[in-house]
Amino acid sequence: MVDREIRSSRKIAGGTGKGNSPKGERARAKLKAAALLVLEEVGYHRMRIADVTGRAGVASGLFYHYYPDLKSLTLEVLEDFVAHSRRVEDIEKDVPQGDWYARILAHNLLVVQSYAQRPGIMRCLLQLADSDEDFARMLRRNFVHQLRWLTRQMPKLFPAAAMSEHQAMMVVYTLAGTGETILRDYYVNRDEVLTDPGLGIEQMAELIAVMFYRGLFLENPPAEKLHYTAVLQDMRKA
Amino acid sequence: MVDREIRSSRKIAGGTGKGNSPKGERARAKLKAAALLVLEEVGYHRMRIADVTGRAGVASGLFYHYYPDLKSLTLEVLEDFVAHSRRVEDIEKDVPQGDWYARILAHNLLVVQSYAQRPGIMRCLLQLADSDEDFARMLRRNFVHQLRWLTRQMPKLFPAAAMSEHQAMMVVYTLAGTGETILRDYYVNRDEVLTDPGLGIEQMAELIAVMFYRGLFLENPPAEKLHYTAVLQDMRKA
DNA sequence: CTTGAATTTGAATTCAAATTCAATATTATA
DNA sequence: TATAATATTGAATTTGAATTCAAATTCAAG
Repeated sequence: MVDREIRSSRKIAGGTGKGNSPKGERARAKLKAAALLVLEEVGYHRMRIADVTGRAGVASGLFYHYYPDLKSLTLEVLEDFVAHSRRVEDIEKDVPQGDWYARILAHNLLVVQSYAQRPGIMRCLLQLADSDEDFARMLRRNFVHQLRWLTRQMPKLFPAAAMSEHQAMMVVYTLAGTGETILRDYYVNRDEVLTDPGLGIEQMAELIAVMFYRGLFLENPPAEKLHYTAVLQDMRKA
Repeated sequence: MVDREIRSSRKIAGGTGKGNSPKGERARAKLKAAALLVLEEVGYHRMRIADVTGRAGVASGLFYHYYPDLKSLTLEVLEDFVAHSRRVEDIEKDVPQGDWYARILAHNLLVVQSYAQRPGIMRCLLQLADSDEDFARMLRRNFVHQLRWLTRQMPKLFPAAAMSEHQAMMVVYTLAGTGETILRDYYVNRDEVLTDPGLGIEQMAELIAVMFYRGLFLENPPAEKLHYTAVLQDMRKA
């Protein structure tokens, strides 16, 4: 059924209905693995129950033994994906304290990797956010959470600016959106205008990180750290 | 029918099938007006033929006299909307030659207005781009086209940087994406975190324009032009 | 081994919309 | 005004999946 309801039809968190036996767990896992493939290939809107059960090699009716509907399964799969790909803490450990550029770059590298490796799934994130209010909120909370470190630092970082907490968040939010558009059009939509001379993952992450850094600090990151964007050193008003 | 095909099922450009009589024109207009309302309210995926004909006050069968399917009608409505809202030329006339900030601000004001006035339709733009390859390409071409003026200026603007044409485009594309995310989350998804102390249209446009300008020129726009973002004058590395 | 509960199957059913089309109304043209 | 063409109606049909469920299978416990 094409979902017309606004709210999610998800049950308890974890989506687990019946079948907690080892066999059940295996079946559930098979369905989720199949769903991930289908989502990557055809996207959420064109995914059918038969696609998933077919891929999983089980009968279509089995689907309902484990999930009430496609949205529920998709939600589980995507939540797993998000949880798996956005382990901010891990990344921040490697970054020298106070090295803002390294930190920004590390974050962006993570995001770019997700887009490069699973463009279809990244697309599904948007698709599902568009049809499930709760999931959308979760994603935004996640986004805001990753921004909190920076938002928190703003008063200390720019004491002279004395901006309100809300304004700091607006600024950071604006900056953080940088790159989302180009990532989508590059990796998901594969626009020829962008992809013709292709960029490596590091190059893309660097580009976005540098533009972010410039907007934030009104200066370029240290020259020795730049490669693809080295020429941007000279991109400033004459 | 939920569309499963990748390509658009659109006929000739303009989508005109039969009914070019004055009456036909009127009926077509009624359907388009109704579709605009439905799209704004429920979005593309949950729109039904009965919703449109119901709103238009005609029998459901009449729909097929003028359009082969919902996608075709939606495409027309959204193309009209895009053509109507993005008249770049008009805006640029008012802008003093060489006043980069004014130009950027004017562009952003246009975009912000679209989001503020028709958030549902802006959402549909994404929805349709996601399900129709051709429409997506059209939107991106449009986007790139609006960026051409700037991309073209890059070599003259920053001769020392001597960046390749493609790199200039990547930089501009990245910058131009700034704001899309916050606009969507503010106007379309109405995230409380963002909207709690609300911003006026001019304030939002100013915020995005200033961040864009900073990333581009590594400096702030002239202080006397800033209002909401006046404090950003002091947002730079100490 | 036996037994019963849980799992799995896939054909049959249901369902929400899309789509058709014969009948009717309206408009344009001679 | 008569006649043909076009527009409009909405009930009936078709469509494409979702959903159900009785029967078959597997598995774990006794």
